[in-house]
Amino acid sequence: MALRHAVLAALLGGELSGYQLTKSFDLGVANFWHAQPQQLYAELTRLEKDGLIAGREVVQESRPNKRLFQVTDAGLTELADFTAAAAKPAFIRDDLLVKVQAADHVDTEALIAQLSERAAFAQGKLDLFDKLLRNMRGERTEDEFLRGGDPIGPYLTCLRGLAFERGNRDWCQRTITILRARARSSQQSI
Amino acid sequence: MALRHAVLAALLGGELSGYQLTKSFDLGVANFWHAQPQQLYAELTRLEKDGLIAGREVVQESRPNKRLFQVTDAGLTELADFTAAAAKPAFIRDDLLVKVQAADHVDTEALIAQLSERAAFAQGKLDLFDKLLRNMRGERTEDEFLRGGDPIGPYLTCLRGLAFERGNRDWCQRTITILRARARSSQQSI
DNA sequence: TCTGACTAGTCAATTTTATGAGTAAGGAGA
DNA sequence: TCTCCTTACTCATAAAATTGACTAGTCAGA
Repeated sequence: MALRHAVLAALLGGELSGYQLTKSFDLGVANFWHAQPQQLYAELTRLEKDGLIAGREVVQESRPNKRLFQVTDAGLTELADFTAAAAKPAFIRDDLLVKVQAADHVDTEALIAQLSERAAFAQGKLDLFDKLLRNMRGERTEDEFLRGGDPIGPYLTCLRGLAFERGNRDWCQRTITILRARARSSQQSI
Repeated sequence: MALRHAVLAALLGGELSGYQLTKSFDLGVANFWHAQPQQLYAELTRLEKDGLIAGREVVQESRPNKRLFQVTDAGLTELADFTAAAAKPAFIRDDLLVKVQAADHVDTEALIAQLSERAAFAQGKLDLFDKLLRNMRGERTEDEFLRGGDPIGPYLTCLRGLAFERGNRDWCQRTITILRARARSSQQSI
C-alpha cells in the first residue's frame, strides 16, 4: 500500500493531474518511487473514492480537459500515520546484478555491454537530478538551502536519488575495469 | 521473469537446497535479489519442470530430507541469453523515501525515528557484507582478489550491496542532521 | 520438561506491478 | 499532406510478489 502514499506525497507540492503525475513517476525522474501510468490513474481513482484526495475538472481549449488532484485533510492524516508506522527495508532487485552474479559463467563482452549501457543511463539520471536540485535551490548554495529552504522533502529525496545513481555509475565503471583487466590477463595466460 | 535468472545465478556456485536458497534471498543477505521462500520454492519447481535445473533427493538422518538443485546446460544457455538481452533499469521504490518526500508535512521526530532505524539496519547489512567479502577473498587483499580471484561474480555483486547500504546509511545520517538543525532553528524563531 | 528456534518445506489467497492495446485531439516538422 | 510527438486518459490481462497459515521432526537452553 505504499503507492498510495507515494501519490499523496507527490501531490503535497500542489495540485497535479494524473498525466503530470505520470511524468514524475516515470523512467526519467522517479526520485522516490516508480510506477506505470495505469497504476497511477487507478490509484488516483481509489484515493478519491476514499476521500484522501479531491479532484477538480479543468476545462482546456486546445488540449483535452484534465482533472487536478489535491490532498485532503484525511489524506494528510493518512500520511502522518504511514510515517509513524515501520517502513519495510528497501531491497535491491536488479537484472544487471543477476547478470554480474553469473559473471564467471557468461560472456564477458556481453556483460560489459550491459554495464556500459547502465553507466550511461545512470549518468543521464545524475545530470537530471543535478538540474532538479539546482532548480529547487535557486540562487542559494546547497548548505543554505538545507538549513532553511522550503520544501525540503523533495530536495532530500532527490539527494538520495543522486547518490543512488552515482553509486550505480561508479560501480558499473569499476566493474567494467575489473572485468577487462581479468579478460586481458586470462588471455595472456593462454 | 528475472527471479528465475536470479535463482539460476545463485545455483552457479554449487548445488543448493530450496531452504539454503531462501537463506541467501532473505532479509539478511540478498545482495543481488530478494525473494520470499514461497516464491523460491515455486520457481524451483518451474525451473526443474523446464529442465533448467536438476534436483536430487538427499536423505538425512536427524533432519528432514532435502532436494539439492544444480544448473543444467539448458540453464546455462538460458542465463547466457538473459545476459545478452537488455536489462531493465533498476528503480528506487522505498517506503522511507516516500516519508521523507512528505517531510514538510509530517512530524519530524517520527521521521527521524524511521531514519535512525534504517541507518542501523543499513549498518547491520554493511557489517554482514564486509564479512562476506572477507570470507570470499580469504588471505588475499581486495586488489589481488579482483585481479584473479574466483568466483568473481558474487564478489562484485556484494560490492554493489555494500555501496548501496553505505549510501543508505550515509543519507539517513545526513538527513537526520539536516532535519534536526532545521527543527532547532525553527524552534528558535518561535 | 517445556519453550522456542532451526531445518525443510507446502498451500491458498490477495495485492501489486507490468504489458499491451486503444481513444482522441492539436501542433510541429519533412 | 503525412507522420510523429505530446497531452490526457482508459481497459483488460498477465505476471510477480506478498501475506498468512500449516506440517513435522530435532536440538539447545531455562
